[in-house]
Amino acid sequence: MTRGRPQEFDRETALGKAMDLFWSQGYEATGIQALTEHMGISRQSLYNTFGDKHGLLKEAIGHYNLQLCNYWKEILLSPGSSLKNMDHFLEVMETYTQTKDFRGCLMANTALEMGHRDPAIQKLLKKGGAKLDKIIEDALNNAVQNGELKNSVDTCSIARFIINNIRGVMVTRKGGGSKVAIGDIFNSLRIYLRQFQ
Amino acid sequence: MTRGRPQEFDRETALGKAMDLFWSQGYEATGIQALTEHMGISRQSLYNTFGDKHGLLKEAIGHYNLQLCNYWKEILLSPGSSLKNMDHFLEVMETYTQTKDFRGCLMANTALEMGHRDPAIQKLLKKGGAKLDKIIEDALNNAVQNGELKNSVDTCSIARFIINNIRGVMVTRKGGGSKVAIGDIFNSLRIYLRQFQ
DNA sequence: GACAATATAGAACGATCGTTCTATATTCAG
DNA sequence: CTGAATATAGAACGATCGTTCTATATTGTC
Repeated sequence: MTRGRPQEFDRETALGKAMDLFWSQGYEATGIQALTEHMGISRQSLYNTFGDKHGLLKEAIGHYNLQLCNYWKEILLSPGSSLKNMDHFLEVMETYTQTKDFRGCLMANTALEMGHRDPAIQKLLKKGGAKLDKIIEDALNNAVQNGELKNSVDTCSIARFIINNIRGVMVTRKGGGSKVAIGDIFNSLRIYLRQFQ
Repeated sequence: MTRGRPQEFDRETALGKAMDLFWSQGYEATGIQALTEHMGISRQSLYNTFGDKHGLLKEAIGHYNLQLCNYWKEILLSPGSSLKNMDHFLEVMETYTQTKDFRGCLMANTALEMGHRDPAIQKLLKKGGAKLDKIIEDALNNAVQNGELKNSVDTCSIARFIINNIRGVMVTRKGGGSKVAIGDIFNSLRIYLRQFQ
């Protein structure tokens, strides 16, 4: 069995670059030429490896979701106080919205750009979103077990509420929301959570 | 002073049609040909009247914001109990997220598509967002004056929190969020507000 | 070294992009 | 009726779109 010429690029690296571009510019605004240039591969290699632009987006979203899950788990499911982890998490999210070249969340961006008219993409986003939900819920469940939260709370519902606010600030920030406005939102969320301690 | 041939179309009507298309499809995914066909005017008329595609988007956003402000005012600033108005408002928003051909919010869509790299658009969104903020805040202030809310509350902050959640559900829904998940979010928001009664 | 298999580079595909140009139609003032 | 002014219809612009084709380069096996 012959092997043929080996790939000159690393698949994961190239995928990460594609993710970057979709994340920064959106799907429609990102052309194949820009992709190949930024990924450092040829058109043909792109099509051989990822099928087409739409397939590349799907893989990019998967790549993004995996990265994000690992990042969130690292913060929220670290040992010790689960409430402190949650505080830290909200702090990290708030800080992120104030980064210089803020580009939001690839999944949120894609959801608004095409989630309502691309079932395949929506399904992917739904699956990825459920994973993120679960991480928050797990952290809240840990807090209940540690006695840091009342054990009467609906951790699933609270998790959804928290993520909804994370999604919200992505929009609020890109719509010109000030640092103070974003701060108000996170503080309101903190006040909400304090109810259940 | 001569007048020349009169316009065959109504400017506001045509603008409303353009708004529709940007709202449903996004800016990049909407071509001039689709716009002229849907607006029922010629290419030249479009360019004569609105400058270019970007100018048309700006006017469409303005048109959208005005419509939305009037709609929100009608619900939130109607006579009687301000808290009941707010309940009704949240009910309307929740119902909207469950419409068949849900397309979210034009301002939120545009914010995520280009808010971070188009200062003119971001400025427009910021201005429009502030108007929406104010309507919610006015409703909350009315509730304070009516004695329906504690007069210690930060109505500005709460208003921002409410709108942030409205923005959030636009993302959550387009990302495949279920009816139950959206319901959880609105219920959490209602629980949050109950704190201040 | 010949051959099959795979990767890459670059030209080329038709289609569509946003925008402008030309020609024609319709109006009002004189 | 003439002429200036504005609107409209449709052709046309170069550029780019996503995708595919052709030709060449590089590999392992025989």
